[in-house]
Amino acid sequence: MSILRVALDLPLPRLFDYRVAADVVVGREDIGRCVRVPFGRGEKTGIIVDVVAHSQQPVEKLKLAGAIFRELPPLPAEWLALTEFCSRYYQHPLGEVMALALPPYLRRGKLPAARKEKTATRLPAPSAPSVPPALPTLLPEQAQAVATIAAHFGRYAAFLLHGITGSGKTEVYLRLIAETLAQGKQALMLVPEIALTPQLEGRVAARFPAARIVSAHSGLAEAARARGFVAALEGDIDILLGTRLAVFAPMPRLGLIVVDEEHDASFKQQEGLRYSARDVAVWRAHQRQVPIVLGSATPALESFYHATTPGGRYQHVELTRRAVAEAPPTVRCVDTRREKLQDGMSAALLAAIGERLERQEQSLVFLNRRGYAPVLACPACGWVSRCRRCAANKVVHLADKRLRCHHCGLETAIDRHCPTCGNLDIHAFGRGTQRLEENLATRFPSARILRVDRDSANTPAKWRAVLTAIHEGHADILIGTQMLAKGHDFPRLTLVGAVGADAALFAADFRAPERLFSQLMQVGGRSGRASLPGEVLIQTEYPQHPLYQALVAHDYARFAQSQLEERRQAGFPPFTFQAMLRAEARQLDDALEFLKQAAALANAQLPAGISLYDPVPMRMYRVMALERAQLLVESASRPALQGFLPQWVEQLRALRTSRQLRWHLDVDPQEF
DNA sequence: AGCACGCCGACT
DNA sequence: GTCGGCGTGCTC
Repeated sequence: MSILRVALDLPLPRLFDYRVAADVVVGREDIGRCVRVPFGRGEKTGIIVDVVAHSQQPVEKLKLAGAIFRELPPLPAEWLALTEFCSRYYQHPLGEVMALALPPYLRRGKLPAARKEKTATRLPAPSAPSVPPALPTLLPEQAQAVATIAAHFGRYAAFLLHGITGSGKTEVYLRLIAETLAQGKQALMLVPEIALTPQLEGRVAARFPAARIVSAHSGLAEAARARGFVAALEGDIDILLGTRLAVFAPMPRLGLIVVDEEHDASFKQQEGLRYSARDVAVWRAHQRQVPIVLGSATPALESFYHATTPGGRYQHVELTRRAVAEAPPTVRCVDTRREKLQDGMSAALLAAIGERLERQEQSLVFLNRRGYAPVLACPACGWVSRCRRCAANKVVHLADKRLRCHHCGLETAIDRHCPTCGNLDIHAFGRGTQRLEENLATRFPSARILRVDRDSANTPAKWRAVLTAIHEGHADILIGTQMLAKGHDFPRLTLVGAVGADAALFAADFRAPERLFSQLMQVGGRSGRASLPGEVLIQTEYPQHPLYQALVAHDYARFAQSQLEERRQAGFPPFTFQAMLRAEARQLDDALEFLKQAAALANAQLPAGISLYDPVPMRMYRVMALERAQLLVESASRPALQGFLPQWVEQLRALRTSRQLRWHLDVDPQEF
């Protein structure tokens, strides 16, 4: 008799066994197929992960499985192994991992409509004679990088392609993809979760006109996502280009994985299954014995460490020359210690903007958002516009004259007078993007100012309009945050002024400097052309800080080494491995109490080499009226940590906690 | 997570 | 006298 072991989309860390009707034939070829099963009083769709002769459960307790979906090839064994790895590594129920990895259509056992069309297939462009596009000439370094990586085709090898801005990393990827396709293999390319995907897609499509290219990102309609997945499953695509979720797409002929901008925070999912698509991609490359290329101008410190340590996990491939004509921007610090700032801006920055206006060039004022939101405050009694649901202040939005909490979205009218003391003279403090815009408008009345933030570019259409406006020179001064930092070329932009950067130097999160460096490097890369050299001005009270000194010298390695030394001394990653247990409840004390119990359980039989910190409230200790606390677990040995977590999580699940209390484990947390 | 069962307050 | 609150327990 055959018994199906089925993974179901439930927050339970176990599988469910089902009997098969006597007249139904099932076999191991059904492993990886979806199956309809009765569950509770209803039905669910699950995935068959095994077909066995015996169950732990008494057979009479088993229910009868329903229809097996045989319209599609089963999910391959390596896909099951990949999701099983994620389930194990991130301590997350397998059924939930699989549900996340499948497009919603297939998860519900539905086939996408019109899959015969195969949207993946490009029509052969029949009237136009196929002229192979002229390939750009590779610099010797690029050619060397391609040769080094290509020499490892057909087996596992991990490369950090560390190339300065403009060094032509994408061209290296494209050459490697071309070789992959020439061998009849498939390429998987992961990109950050930003509006850039269409641009890259266009470039890839132009280079490989005959290839079947599918893109996979969250903006895609469900049916399209499902069709892409099905095409991948059937081996019907050559190149898959996608955001972090694409790491789970089945690729039967996988030959190469590329992770572009591998340092980007969006590769780590911050809810549910808290996986790092970059790390999962490395595991997958090893599983499939294919090379993986992690590319960045400012690698994650972990990656840099693995690539520069003798005998490390990655090979370091460097591109130190610019493939493009323009020179890198000049970076200077503006020392603001002795200066009285004018609306948060130094005389030097204002003068530099004035010069650009005269020359009809563009300037960008880059704000490090943290600490720069305009908060409504009363100077008489010290009242501020706090959110009643979150540990945050509501922010003044002048556009619609509202106060808004950026964490929970709570909105109120702008108070006319102080609710505490009645003072009428209350106003916005803090130089938010909107305040800055007003101030610049007063100072430069003829300048066309364009503010780019979540409000002004919150839809793809708005975002496109913003980019077009910048490109066509309809703006003289841009004000924006990281949104503007990534990958867009603005031909008339010659000045970037960074305001408020210092906040990151002393942030509670030890990764804040790393992110600041990468952001400033990226935003600086937006400025300058061959004929119009770019300039970056950083306003700071710490001009001698190693981070800024390294930026001035365009020296990532120097910055990385100094940061790594700090982390070595502090015992932070990559020298240790971490897992964060977080809890949330209506009362902070309940969350802390749970974490104390968790710590006690761990301490009762703590394996050697594992250490626990004290439970503490999170920095944002209240969000949406829920109070949150966290407990950090650390070890110098990843296997030791991985060995400890399963039994601990099992004990935690067994704790009879109130339903009001929610908790999760975040393995390799990125934010503190 | 759903969805049951199960024991205490204001209403047709 | 019932309808219904959400606290605990189970799901092959």
